[in-house]
Amino acid sequence: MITDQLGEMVAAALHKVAAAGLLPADNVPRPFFERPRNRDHGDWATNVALVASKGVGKPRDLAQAIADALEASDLIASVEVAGPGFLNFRLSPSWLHDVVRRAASRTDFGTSDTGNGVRVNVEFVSANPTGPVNVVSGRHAAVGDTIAALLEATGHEVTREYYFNDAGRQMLLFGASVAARYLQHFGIEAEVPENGYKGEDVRVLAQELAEEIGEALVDVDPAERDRRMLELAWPPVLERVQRSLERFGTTFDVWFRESTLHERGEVTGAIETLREKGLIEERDGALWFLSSRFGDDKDRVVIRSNGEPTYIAADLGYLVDKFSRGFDRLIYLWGADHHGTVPRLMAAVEALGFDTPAVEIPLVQIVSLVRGGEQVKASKRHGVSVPLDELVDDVGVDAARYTFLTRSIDAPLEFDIDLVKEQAPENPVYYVQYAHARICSILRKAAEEGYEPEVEVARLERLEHPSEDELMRKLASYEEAVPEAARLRAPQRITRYVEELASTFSGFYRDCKVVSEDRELSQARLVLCLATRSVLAGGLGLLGVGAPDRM
RNA sequence: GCCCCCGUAGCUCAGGGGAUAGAGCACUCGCCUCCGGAGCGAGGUGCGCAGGUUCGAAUCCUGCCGGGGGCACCA
Repeated sequence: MITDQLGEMVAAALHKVAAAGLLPADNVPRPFFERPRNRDHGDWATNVALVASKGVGKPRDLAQAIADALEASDLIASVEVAGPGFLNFRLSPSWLHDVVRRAASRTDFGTSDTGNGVRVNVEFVSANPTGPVNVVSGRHAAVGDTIAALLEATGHEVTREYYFNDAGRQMLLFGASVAARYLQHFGIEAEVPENGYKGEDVRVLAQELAEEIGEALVDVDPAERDRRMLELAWPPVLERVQRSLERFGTTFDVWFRESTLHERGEVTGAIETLREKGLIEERDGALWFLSSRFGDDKDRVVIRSNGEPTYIAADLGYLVDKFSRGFDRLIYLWGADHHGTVPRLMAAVEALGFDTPAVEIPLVQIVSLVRGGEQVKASKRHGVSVPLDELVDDVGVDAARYTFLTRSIDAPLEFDIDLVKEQAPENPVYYVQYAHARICSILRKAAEEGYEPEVEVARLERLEHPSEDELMRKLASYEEAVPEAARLRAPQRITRYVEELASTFSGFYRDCKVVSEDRELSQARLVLCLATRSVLAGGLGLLGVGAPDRM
């Protein structure tokens, strides 16, 4: 990448300056480059002189010394000291031509190997199979999937994982709810438990199961019936979850059942490990994990007095399991409503002897749906919840995914269904897709007129119009946008980027006729189109949004 | 009470130490003999408040105000 080259050159100059005694040798910062907002400030700028001169001398003088110490290069057209002490670099056009050729000819433009093959487990959605996937899970699916894609694009080896409970107390409650509806189906009096699942989908499910197994479970002992009902009930629900997510364009490498942790003894093993470290205590008949020693506000029960493990117990086993599978880094994408449990998981990481920075828990804020100007709050656990399938029926997969990815995960997302659907032509997702389709159309037309873009031989120096220059620069910035988005786990940066690129392309399209009598110029512009199409498709690909050839 | 997130344009939100703070929507006014008008151009008000750190703060720190969420032997 260009910033690496510039960085090396400036670093060399810095060391020369330090050797000359103008800068303490033990205080040579690493140069960092950014693209100035204002084009008068060159192509790239660094504040390294401002940083290095802290308490040492005048920044502008140091900047000038660095500029003087720079080795001559074909890459750099000019360097100037500006403002309080910035170094502004103007590059020769060839770097942009190189960018365009690479973007036009390679599908991996924008990707890098900075991840060094680090193995990352990204766990997201992870909703229990008690009902249809809702829109909140939809946001998680889109975000988690894109974070995973960004990590892959930056050279990480990624596993997408979905964790769910298939036993345990909460699920038993689900089994009991289905069982109650099942009995009701046969006209037997029964009531769904107080905190149970009272939704219509549970009734339908119970009915389906009743038709399948008949009255086989009617005369069974109630506790046994609930248990066996659960075993029958969750697999079809999970299948529906899988279908919904697949339709939404999100696939997982691993579907992890909590019960496997108990079967393999990983839960008891983890508790044993903690006990050996003196971090487990028995109180009131329950086993407590002394998590408060690791920053949690209080200790946590891992085994209840009735012998049942708590959720955190499973978390302990799951941590051990994930690390034993060889992951270097674990990302848990959780809903913001789980933030209270973050300290206890991090306590577990530390207590079990794992590397704390290797575990990361980004929190995704809530989704509120607006329909007909009315706000419907969708919470994973309480209140109304709109099925993801319904939303997708309404607005389509591309618009739904794209909209989920326009916001920072820290911001609550207001999803206005009417806006995303009814104003489709003005929706940014279509704007971006339209730009892609339009390029395809131009390339088709060019082919009809006998033009075949030749990336290697095209005379890109013919691209002199300001709009062409803008477009090339925007393409170049994709190489920073992807690593930044990956580093910050910030999908919305890619959404923003593709919108800006589409808009910049529109400017080029307006000002520059691509297919003209001037064959040489046409060739160059076609290569620019190819490059733009490739980057648009690549960016949309990271988002899991389609890049259609026609609309 | 304690913890987390947020407060930027009329609305929904980007930007999260750098030079003149942006986008979409909404509103107004212009543009279609021209490769796709699902488009393009023009028009404008804004970083909640008060301190602090810094050469430089929308950005970092502290306090306050406002909004949302969380504080179980639930998940």
